[in-house]
Amino acid sequence: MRAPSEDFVSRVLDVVASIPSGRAMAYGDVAAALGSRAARAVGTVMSHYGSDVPWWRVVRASGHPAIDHETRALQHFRAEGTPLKWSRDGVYRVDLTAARHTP
DNA sequence: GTCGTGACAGTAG
DNA sequence: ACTACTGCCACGA
Repeated sequence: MRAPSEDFVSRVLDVVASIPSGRAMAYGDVAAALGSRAARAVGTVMSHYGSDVPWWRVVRASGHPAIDHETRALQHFRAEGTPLKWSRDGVYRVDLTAARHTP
């Protein structure tokens, strides 16, 4: 059993780092994996510490990537073969129906 | 100990 | 499809 004394940050990074290539998780799913509903806290932590984890594999419940990082995430999704759903306006979103990773 | 902020989620119009 | 409002939790000042 992992010492529950671990910082919230360490746990978030651990979950994100455990997402396999070609898969994705919603912020709420990551929080749920930690036993919390702090989806917002996960995003806040990611913005400061996510630089060392595959943050692009963490998307919103709607399938949209992290705000202001859509183009950056797209490069990785295309390279990893992550299931994407495209709209007619060139707007894309991750197909969580197929890419959702559950621990 | 209180307030404000945030890479969110869900519901309603 | 969109915006608006509310609810949740963690962190810094």
